[in-house]
Amino acid sequence: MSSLSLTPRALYEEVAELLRQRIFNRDLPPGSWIDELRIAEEFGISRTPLREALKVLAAEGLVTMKVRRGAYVTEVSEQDLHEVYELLALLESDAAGVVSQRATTSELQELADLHQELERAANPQTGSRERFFEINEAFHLRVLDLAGNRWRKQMVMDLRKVMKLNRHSSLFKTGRMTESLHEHRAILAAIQHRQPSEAVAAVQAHFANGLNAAT
Amino acid sequence: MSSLSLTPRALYEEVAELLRQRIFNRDLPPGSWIDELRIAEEFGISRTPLREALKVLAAEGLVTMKVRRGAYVTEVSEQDLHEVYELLALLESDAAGVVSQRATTSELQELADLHQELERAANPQTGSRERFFEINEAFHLRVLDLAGNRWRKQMVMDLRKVMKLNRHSSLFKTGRMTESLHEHRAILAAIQHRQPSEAVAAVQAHFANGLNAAT
DNA sequence: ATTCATAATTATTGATGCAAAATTTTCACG
DNA sequence: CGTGAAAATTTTGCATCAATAATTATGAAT
Repeated sequence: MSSLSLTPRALYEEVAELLRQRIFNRDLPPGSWIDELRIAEEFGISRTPLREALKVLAAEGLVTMKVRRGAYVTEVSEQDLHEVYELLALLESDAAGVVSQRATTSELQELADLHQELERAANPQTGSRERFFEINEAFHLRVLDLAGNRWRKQMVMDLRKVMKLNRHSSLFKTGRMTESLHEHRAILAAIQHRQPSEAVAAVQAHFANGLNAAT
Repeated sequence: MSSLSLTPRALYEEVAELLRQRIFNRDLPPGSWIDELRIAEEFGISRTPLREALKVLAAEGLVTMKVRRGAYVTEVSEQDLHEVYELLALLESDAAGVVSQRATTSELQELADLHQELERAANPQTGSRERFFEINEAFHLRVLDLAGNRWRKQMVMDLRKVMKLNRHSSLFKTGRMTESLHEHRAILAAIQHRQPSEAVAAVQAHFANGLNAAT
C-alpha cells in the first residue's frame, strides 16, 4: 500500500476510496442508506467533498442516488450478476484474443511469471486465499494492459467493483480456487501458443464456470 | 424539448445536461478550461451543483479533472478514437448477435419499422441529415435494449458521448450517410434472418468502415 | 537588461449556513 | 383502538464564505 503519492489526490477522491473500502467490507451493506452527516462526522470532513465522492461512486455504479432521498449502496440482483458476468466475459475474452496475437515474447514471459505466482498462491503451503485473489486479479488486469485499450480496462475495473458488491460473486470464492487455477492454465497456454480463438474460448469458459459457481 | 419532468431531476443533473450540450456544440471545445465562476454566473446558479455536475461528466469521460486546476473538456486523441471504435464494435456486434437469437417477431418488426424511418431520413426529399443521425442512434440503442443488458447499454451510451467529442467521428458524418444506410440494411437482414454470426460480422464491418471514414 | 524573488491576484477546494422537502411522531377524532 | 391530519424533526440540496494553492505581475539586484 504505497500511500505516498506524487500527485496528492483531491479530498473527494480519498473519500471515495474510503467509501469503496467500507462498501466492500460490508460495513455499508447493499441496500443500506448512506448517512451523509454521520459519515462526514466519522471522516472529520464537511458534506461537500463527501457528496462529490458519492457522485463519483454513483457513476461507477456502486451507489444509487435517489432524488431527495440521498445515496444508497447499490443492490446487485441475480439478473445484474448475469449481465455483468456476460460483459466481463465478452470484454476480457476479446482482450485475451488480442494479447495472444500482439504480445511480445517478454510480455508473454511476464504473464507466465504472474501465473507461476498464482500457482504458488494456490498452494496452501506457499500461499493464501487472499494472495490467490490478489494475483488472480493482477493477471486479469495485466492481460487488459497488454491488450492496449485503456477504455476497456477502465470498464472492466468498474464492472469488477460492481461484482464485489455481490456476496456470491465467485470472482473471489474459496471453493473455486482449484478449478479457477486449472482454467488459468488453459488461458495462459492458449495465449502462449498464440491461438486467439482458443484464448477467447478459454476465458469465456472461465467466466461461464464462475457464473455457475456464483448461482 | 419537454421540460416538464415527472420526476424533477436534481439541479446538478440539469446542469450536467446543459454542459453536455455546450460541449457537443463546441461552445466548449476539447482542451478548453471550464471557468466555474463564468458558467455558474451564466446558468444563474451557485458553484456547488456545478461542481457536482462536473464530477458526473468526469466519470463519463467528457471532462478531465486536474488537481488544483479545475475541469477541462477531454481531448480525444487518434488513439482514443481507435480504441473507442474497437470497443463499440465489440459491444454492439455482440448485442446484434444476441438480438438475432432472442428477439420476438414483434421486436423484429419494430426494428424493421425503425429502419424504414432511417430510409426515409436518408432521402433528401423526405428526411434530413439531423433526422438520419437521430434515427441511426435510435436504431443502435434499440438493438441494445433488445439485447437485454443494461450495463452494456450504459457503457455504449457513455462511449458514444466520448465519440461526439471528436470532430472527425464518422458516427455523425454527412458523407457516410449512404454507405451507412447500406450497412444498416445488411445488419437488419442478418438479424431478421436470425443469423447471429452474420449479424456480428455486419455490425463489425459497419464500425470498421466508420473508423476508416473518420481517419 | 535580464533574472530571481516576493507580493498580489485569481481560482480551486473545503466548511458552514439556510431553506425546502420528506419522513416521522404525536395528538385528536371517529 | 385505529385512522388521519398536523406539527416537529430529520435530511437533502443549494448558496455563501473562508482558506489554500497557483499563477502572474512587479520590483530589485546583478
